[in-house]
Amino acid sequence: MYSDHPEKQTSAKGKKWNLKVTSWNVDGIRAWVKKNGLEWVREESPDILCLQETKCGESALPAEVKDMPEYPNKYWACSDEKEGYSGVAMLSKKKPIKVTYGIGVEEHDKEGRVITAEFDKFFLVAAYVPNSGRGLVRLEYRQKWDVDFRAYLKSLDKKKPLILCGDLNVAHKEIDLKNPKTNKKTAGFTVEEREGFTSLLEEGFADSFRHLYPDTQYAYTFWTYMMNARGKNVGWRLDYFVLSDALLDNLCDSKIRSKVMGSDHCPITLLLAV
Amino acid sequence: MYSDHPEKQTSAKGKKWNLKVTSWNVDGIRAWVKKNGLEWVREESPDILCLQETKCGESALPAEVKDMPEYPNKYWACSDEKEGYSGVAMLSKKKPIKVTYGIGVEEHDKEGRVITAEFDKFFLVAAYVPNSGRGLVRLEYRQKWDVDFRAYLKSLDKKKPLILCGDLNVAHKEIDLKNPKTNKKTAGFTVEEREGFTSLLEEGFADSFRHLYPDTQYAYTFWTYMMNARGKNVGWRLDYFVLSDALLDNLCDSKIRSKVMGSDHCPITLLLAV
DNA sequence: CTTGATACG
DNA sequence: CGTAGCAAG
Repeated sequence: MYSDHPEKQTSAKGKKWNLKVTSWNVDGIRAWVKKNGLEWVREESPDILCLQETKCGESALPAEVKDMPEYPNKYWACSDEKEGYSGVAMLSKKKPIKVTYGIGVEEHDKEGRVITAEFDKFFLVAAYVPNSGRGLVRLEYRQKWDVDFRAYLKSLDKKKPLILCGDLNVAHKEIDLKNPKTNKKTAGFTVEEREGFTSLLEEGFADSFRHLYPDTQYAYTFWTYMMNARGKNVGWRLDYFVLSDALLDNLCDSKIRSKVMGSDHCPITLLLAV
Repeated sequence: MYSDHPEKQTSAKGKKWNLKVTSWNVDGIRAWVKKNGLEWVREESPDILCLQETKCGESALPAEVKDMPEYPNKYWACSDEKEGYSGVAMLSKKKPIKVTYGIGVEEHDKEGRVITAEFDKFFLVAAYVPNSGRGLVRLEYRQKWDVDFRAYLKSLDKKKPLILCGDLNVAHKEIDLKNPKTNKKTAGFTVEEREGFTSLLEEGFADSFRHLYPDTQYAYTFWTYMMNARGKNVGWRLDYFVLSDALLDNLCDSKIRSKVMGSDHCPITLLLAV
């Protein structure tokens, strides 16, 4: 099975980390709060917290998250149409220079999937990539998304290096899920989605976890609630920190907090020396 | 508050009871089974058990109820159209002479609301009367139901005396609910529904509980789950055993099992010497 | 299996 | 408030 490595405190060039970012698909922020997700967040105490699948309009947010004095800067995006669907959030200790929503393409920007925060040295893009659905009913749409999202990231990267984090809804290689053989036609592991991710990396980005741990098996961030998958570690690595190649020198560690409960995904944490 | 009387074992003429019937609106038989409703039923051990609001098609019934060797004779009715809506059941130790479903009026017989069992000395009609709804949206329909249901009961009564039991969705008099003043426009306590019940009794039937206990206050069978109504005994008497006048001589007791949990209604039990 | 929205009570 | 269905994952 997957057993976590100790946290690397320094980058390859020996600089100690001074930025911590956590990303977590919470699968319903209201249920997640009841399951004490915030307690773990307070212990982890990242500088920036990115949440996906909040499934909650801003008015219905639990008071506990709306407060959080540790994070005076909070940004919320939710689905325009379907109530209780999708939705992402970014909470930051430091105030970003600028925050934008969506990727600038009308048809992709109605479901509360992307928040981009500009900081001094980098952009942080927090995303919940569309699931291709049962029976791959939305795979075609997903391919359009992948093209447009890639273009968006490239355009940002021209200005300043970026960190992309979130639930990218793809397991890149066979090593990134327990049962690759039987999931080639399952959303999240089709050739189309996997090639989409490969194309992104070819544009000058790196999968931070895989960069540090090229051969680590059984490292997953998602387990279906069905069939006791988590108990058996039958999982998928769907959540990532993708970095502009220019930031690889600053990378200290990319952690998977696989034991942390509260959702069908576990949180992941990035340590960066910026 | 309401405190129960000891069980009367004999009729006015001194005959000991030899038939026990229990009626319970279970508000979802699957949830009710999980809350151990069957355990209480086993202790109470009625000869005949009538359940309302099973909210369950026959195929989805919990195995625990389908088994029950104590009740080899089981009858189920459910809504034709809306899955998980309404639905009644009758379980009997003794096999009835005949069992029929509905009241013989097309427009009323699609929602699984009535099962009639003919026994040697009486008919047993188990009913879940239509709720008039929030904003009384279905009061007009309810009035039609009341007329047709009354006609049905009268027609049966011509052949053989009857026992009507179930959730009749009306609190007859002010004494039958905690807050009569504020509920005159609420489903279950409108003049129309109350007069419907009065008309039924005028056709030669008796409210067994009220017949025995004409002045007992705070005796309720339903409490909304909201606002801790049950804790404060803010309730309604909506569940009844209504008897043909001819059966009053056989009546031993009509009990409200107000402490029994498992639904927003409590069970009621009839003791008859037949 | 689990979340959340909706219908109904 | 609580039970069902449903859509989505």
